[in-house]
Amino acid sequence: MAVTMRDVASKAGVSIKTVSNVVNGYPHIRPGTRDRVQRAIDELGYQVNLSARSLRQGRTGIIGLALPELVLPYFAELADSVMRAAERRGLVVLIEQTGAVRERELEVLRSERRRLTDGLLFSPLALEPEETAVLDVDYPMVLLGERIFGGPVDHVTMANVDGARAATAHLVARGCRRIAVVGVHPGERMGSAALRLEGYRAALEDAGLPFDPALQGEAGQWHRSTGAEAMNRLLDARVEFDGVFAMNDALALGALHVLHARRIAVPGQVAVVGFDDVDDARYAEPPLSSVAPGREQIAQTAVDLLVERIAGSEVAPRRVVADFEVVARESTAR
Amino acid sequence: MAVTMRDVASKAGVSIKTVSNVVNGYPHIRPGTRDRVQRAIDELGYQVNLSARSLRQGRTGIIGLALPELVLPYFAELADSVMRAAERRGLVVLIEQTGAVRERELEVLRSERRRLTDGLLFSPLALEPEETAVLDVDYPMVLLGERIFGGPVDHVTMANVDGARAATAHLVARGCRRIAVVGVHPGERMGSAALRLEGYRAALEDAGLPFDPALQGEAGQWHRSTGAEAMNRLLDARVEFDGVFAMNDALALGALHVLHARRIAVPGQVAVVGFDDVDDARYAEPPLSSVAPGREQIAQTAVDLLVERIAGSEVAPRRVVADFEVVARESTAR
DNA sequence: AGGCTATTCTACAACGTTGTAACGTCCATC
DNA sequence: GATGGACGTTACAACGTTGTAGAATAGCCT
Repeated sequence: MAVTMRDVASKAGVSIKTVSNVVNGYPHIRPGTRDRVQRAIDELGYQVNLSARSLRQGRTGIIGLALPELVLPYFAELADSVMRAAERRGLVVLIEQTGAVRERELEVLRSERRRLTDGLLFSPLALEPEETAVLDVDYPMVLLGERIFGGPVDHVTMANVDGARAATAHLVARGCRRIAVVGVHPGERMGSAALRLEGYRAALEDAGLPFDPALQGEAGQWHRSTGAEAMNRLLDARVEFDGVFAMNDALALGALHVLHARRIAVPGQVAVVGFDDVDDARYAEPPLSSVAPGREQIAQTAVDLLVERIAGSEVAPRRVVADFEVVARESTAR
Repeated sequence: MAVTMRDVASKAGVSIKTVSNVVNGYPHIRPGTRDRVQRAIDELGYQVNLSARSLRQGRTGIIGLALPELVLPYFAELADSVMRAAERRGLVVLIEQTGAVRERELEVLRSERRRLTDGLLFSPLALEPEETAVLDVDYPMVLLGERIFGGPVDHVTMANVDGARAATAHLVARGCRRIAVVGVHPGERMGSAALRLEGYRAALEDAGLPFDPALQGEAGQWHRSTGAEAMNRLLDARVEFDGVFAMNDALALGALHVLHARRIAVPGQVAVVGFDDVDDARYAEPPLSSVAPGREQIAQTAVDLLVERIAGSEVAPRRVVADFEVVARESTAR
């Protein structure tokens, strides 16, 4: 059926191993031999059997990428960046969605599919910081986008605290004095929500502004709809505010939607800034200011660290925080 | 290093094949034996080596999904649906992006990665209808979302023509008489652009309205930015229109953006309808009417057809057209 | 020419799994 | 008590590749 090295070898009149050597670029082959083998390969349309190679080498050339949901624009963009970074290293990416559900995050870590991949890039949302034990796995792994103290694995994260601080400071600099925050997860300590809230509070403190619990808009899932709901709740509660820091762009877009529907001018009456700088932010009404978290850098670094681990590196767990940037657009114009 | 069936077998005091039989649910095993083996598996934390199984069985349990770009919301949603459908069949999905570039689409078809996957779901954008020859591949394949006549492969497509016709008719029913269309690809004959244009023209004809070339807005890539540019060109040309059929939602959102910026009321002065019904459409300003193309149905059907092909089915190529629905929202309200 | 090294190629044995065929063992039947 | 069949288990070979070790050849030096 399929063409194997055997067929190529007999056609070229050499041994199977010589074909293997040609395919793998082994240097010590006479040019004539190489040509003959190459011609046989071309004529027969031979392609290596990757299952056999994997079995022999103990590597598959596939890395896993576990993330909450592809339809969240930030993760779609992250997946895109990871796939490009992996391609540069000759790897392909197997994406798994966890839906930000705890059980599915645990399942991903233990799944038989891990035997199919050389390593895992994992972006957990639901796991608690106490659970670092489950991250002590026997395969190469790099965590993405969160901060879990003391975990036993490499970690590439965005500057959640400092980014949120800068975004809030951006609102302050623009004149806002009562700044609402959307996306709060009450009781959470280590997730993005907690960290971004920490940055928000730090910026208020920097500016000598009080922290008002009434300005906190809860939103469990960070979707447009929950952002819209949170904004509606804030407005219905008749809390006054002149700025909104949304913990991600989806929330911000949902909030913008509500502000627009309720005829509140942005940025005239309320300035809005988001986080993630997804492609959509640029095309929102009005264009949304946001924190660009260094997505490309995160993806490339994570893949690089994972490749090192796959190669057998045993150095202590590393933490990398990506560079961020506040991108000012019309939603926070004066 | 890793635990193999060998280890389990010796621990349980049985042959390797018996372990294999237990793992694969072979029925004729004495309960006592099965328990002993199962206990050994649990204690050693054994997991099958999928590379070895693949080599032996000639299947990997992986299917490929080649699409233009994950960051295009329609394709992110499609990928999501395909992954869920695949999971129900016990398969995992390897996503590849072509960027809608001809060379990369060809590369995907010929890539060595095809040896890693049992079959391919392929959503081509750049290939020309003349090129059906390249689709005559020696592995299972199902095409998604386009119509290429006479191709030698199974095909699951959305109702491009009828959906566009219904969307345009929706504008007509709402009172529009001069309907612009955004996303035209001049000279194209078989791609989505050509088909949706065909539907648009059919609806005009149904309504007895003239077809005016001045109302055609070109847009090569179907992004927000190109939709915005096309809308700007139409407005700058001072062509009058009271309705817009955008060939997808991204174009529609870009167009809405421009209409808003230029203070043209939607739906007051101009009604707008899109295509794809992505999640964003619901949250646009105003909420965007759109054609829901039956994404879940497309994904499930495509996976089912591919599974049949992988199982060896040799029936003639099949075409499936998914059910669609016009979802009316505020952008086409009266 | 003889000896040595470097180059080029090959035979063989794995990697971990599963299909095939065959071997016992047990029980029911005559 | 022999015969047959179902059941439970096993040995063996194969899937296609690559690492290892070594054989054959060529090229160089003295």
